[in-house]
Amino acid sequence: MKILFFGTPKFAEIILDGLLEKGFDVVGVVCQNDKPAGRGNKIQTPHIVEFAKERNIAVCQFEKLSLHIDDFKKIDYDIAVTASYGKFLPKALLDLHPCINVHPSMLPKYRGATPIQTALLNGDNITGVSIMETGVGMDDGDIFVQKEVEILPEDDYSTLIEKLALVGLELLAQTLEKIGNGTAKKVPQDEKNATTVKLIQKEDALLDFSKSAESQVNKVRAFCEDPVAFFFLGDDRIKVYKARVAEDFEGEDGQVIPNKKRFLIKTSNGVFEILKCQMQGGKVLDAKSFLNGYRFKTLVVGV
RNA sequence: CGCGAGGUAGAGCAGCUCGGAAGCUCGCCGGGCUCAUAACCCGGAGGUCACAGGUUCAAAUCCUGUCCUCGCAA
Repeated sequence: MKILFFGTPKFAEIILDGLLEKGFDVVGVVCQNDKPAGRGNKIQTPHIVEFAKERNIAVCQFEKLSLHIDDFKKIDYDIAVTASYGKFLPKALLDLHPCINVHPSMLPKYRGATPIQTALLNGDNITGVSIMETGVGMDDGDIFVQKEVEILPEDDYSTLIEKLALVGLELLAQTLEKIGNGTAKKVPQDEKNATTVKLIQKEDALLDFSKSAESQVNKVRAFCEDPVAFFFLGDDRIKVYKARVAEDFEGEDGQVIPNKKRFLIKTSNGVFEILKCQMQGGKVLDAKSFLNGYRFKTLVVGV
């Protein structure tokens, strides 16, 4: 069975890697265009392009898929697999061959682009992965199979995406085999219980210590790769990569609790402890190193 | 040429404006105190001040170029 793979970011790459590992015949990878990004606005190529080329897999990058239906007609494939491709697939393309999607949530819960972050933000203990038909709507296709995955307190976006991708890979492999031998079954989603996640804005990552410590730790966990939770201390913008809820300390809400060894901030409910953070222009540091060199000009957290 | 910050002991920083013997907080090694400690006290090792030129009697500090790291914006 010849597979055409659609996907761009890390989640997609892990799945692609696994498919190849399992010996599936991936005839090509379709991903988003190169874009100017980062310092100096240099053109950035998606990492998966490099990955695919190293393995001699053809790569297509199209700005608008709907303009390239004829190109897809020329590609010899039996089924398309999508994983975090990032854009809707036009009906004309879906009509060419069957298409299935890997989605990191227990659909119909958390349809949309940010299911993993949303689960972490909400402090969920359970999430999951679903394999379903790719439709023209947003993550609303019939489901072949899904499986729950536990979210541990120490999980963050980095660890969870890895877990979900690996589980997704297994489910995907099973589903592809069933489709291959004609035993695949699918059931429609329960529209009544459908929820949609919202896109992440940069301002969502601003920490708010008038909220509970736990909720802000969840923010750190959800955004640890991007856009990274942050707050202001005077003029300094500090990004927080890792944090936890600490035992209680005396202190004023929204202020840093003076402590030589630990970076603690009192919230309205609980103490927020920073374990890994970064100043503008600086490296990512563990709290101890940060405190060794940082000179506090204020203990009051800005907004 | 999008805007900006920075490269100083193993780590994190100060010193640079106004050139003139390398400092702070940790870590490490040794010793002391303590029932005890992430506590405290004493002592010690460890640095071509990113690299290359230039100015100067003298450069971490001023000038020029190179390399590297990072923040913002998109």
